[in-house]
Amino acid sequence: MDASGGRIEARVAGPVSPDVGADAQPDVIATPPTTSPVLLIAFPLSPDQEFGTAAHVSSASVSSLLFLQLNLHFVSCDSIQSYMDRRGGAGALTLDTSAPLFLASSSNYVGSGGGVPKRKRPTDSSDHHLGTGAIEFPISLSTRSHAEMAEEALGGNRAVADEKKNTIETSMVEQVDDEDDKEGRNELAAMQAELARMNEENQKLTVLLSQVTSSYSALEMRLATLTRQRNQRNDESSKAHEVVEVMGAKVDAMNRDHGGVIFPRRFMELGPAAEEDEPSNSSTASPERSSPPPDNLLYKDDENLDPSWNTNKALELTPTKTAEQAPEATMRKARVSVRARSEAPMLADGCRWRKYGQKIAKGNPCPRAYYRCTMATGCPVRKQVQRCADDRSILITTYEGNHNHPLPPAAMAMKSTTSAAASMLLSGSMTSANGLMSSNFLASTVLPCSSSMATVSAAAPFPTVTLDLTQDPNPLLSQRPPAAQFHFPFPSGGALTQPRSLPHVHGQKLVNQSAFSGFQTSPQIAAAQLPQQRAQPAVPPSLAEAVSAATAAITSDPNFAAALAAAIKSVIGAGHQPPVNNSDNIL
DNA sequence: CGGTTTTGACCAGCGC
DNA sequence: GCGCTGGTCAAAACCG
Repeated sequence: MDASGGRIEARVAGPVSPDVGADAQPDVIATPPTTSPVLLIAFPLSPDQEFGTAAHVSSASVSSLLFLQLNLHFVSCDSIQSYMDRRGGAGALTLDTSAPLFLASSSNYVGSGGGVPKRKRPTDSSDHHLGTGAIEFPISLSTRSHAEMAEEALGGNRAVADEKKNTIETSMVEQVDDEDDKEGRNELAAMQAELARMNEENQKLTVLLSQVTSSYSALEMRLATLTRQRNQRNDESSKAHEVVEVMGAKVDAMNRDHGGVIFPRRFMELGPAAEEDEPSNSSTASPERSSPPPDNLLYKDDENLDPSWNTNKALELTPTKTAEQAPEATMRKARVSVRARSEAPMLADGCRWRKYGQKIAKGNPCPRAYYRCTMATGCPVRKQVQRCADDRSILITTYEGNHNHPLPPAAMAMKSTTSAAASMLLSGSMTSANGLMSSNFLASTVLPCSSSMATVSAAAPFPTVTLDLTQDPNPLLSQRPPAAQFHFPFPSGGALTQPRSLPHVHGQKLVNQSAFSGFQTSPQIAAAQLPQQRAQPAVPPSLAEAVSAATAAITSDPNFAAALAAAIKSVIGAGHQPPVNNSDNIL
């Protein structure tokens, strides 16, 4: 075995399921089935690397799932080898993937696989099982479960053990008559030791079988989930295409405004914010307090809600104390605040909320209400609702966290919007001038109908993006220079103005709620607003469609950042192809 | 009766 | 260390 390599090589002969072939990665080469199913695995790991029983690996690709079962060999190479000695034959299907996904990086191992202790990888001297340093194992990708295969291997081993046991017993009978034969005794002891070893090995295989069974079941469920997600994604691919076009138009416009300077690469390298919410966020009673997930999407009332917010926090972010220098946990938290005109006590955003607190915030006589999502137990999403101190008709709703449960369509629109805004903020939450432009661009991308309705702020402790639905989305406004459309109080960006001086145009009618289909006020309020909306110029269909498409795309892809990165990448083209490293293995 | 709201208490972070 | 503030908790009250 070449211990210096960095790849896993597996060769499999036998029936290959069409499903596997459909989902296989490009690095999987399948050939027609030939002999009995055999999987040949080579482990080019460095000698000091540890074997694990990677029952759980972060990657979720289908081919990866198949590979997960390769941990079978970790426990008992001897048994497999003895089995293979009797079975013979090797592979036709070649699976060749990069090692880091499975073995080279121990960080991929979430667990140790059900209690089986890790052990040091056998040295080259111990790799005598196969001349090539590889390990063979019977496998079938379609007709049999891994549990069945392990059962078969175990059964074969048992047969060998029984055979040897019979041999030992026969020898014992023969040797009883010659008690003085010391040589016979030695042989008997050796055979007994062999028998004990076989029994021990069988016990290991028994344990292995149970683990494989459970692992197989878990992976089966995972595969079903992935297949479902993939189908769902395909259904939305056409809509996502529209988003790409919208983004392309935005990029072109921005490039013109900025003298042809393309958007910075940093924007494409979506950071932790790119990781979308997962039910595995394992929401506890208050998860966001102890260790907020990287994608934690927070929100914060804007300056009108809490004057201390900007005066105390934003202004004190000096260029010497940049957001980069701030604690990482701080930058991981983003807050999305939505300003909408509503007389209702709370916007009907499609989710069920439970009020858990109310406070009178400083500088605002209107109480601030705290709500927690109750659509699922342990959902970490919370929101605050407070009326604007300057204009009581404006209801400021801010969202925090990511839902750990499916959302109704009405809630999905809002969730998509806030997620997009948070992704915009987090992916652009940097201190360089490029970073400011990134946020600017992202804001206009996420909300192409009215770039002036998005305000990005990195004010500590949480960066904030405010979506102002109270402004006139007149497309003419978007003809202003982008620098005048957005306010970026990033400390070192050189563009620090009065923090969070959102160009509110209070008293205007809410006409751009179409940007948030499903984000409605209460029915009575919506009815009350309807005549006003009719009196206003309608949102140009193209813009509304663009927003709708963006929302749909975001909704279809739980990892908005990845989708956004892919879209931007396709827009910018080959001449500007930043690496999108994080988007491939995230599901 | 279960879920929600109310409301005072409590806690942590931050600035002085 | 102290006070202020935002945010959360939890018991009691309320509601359908």
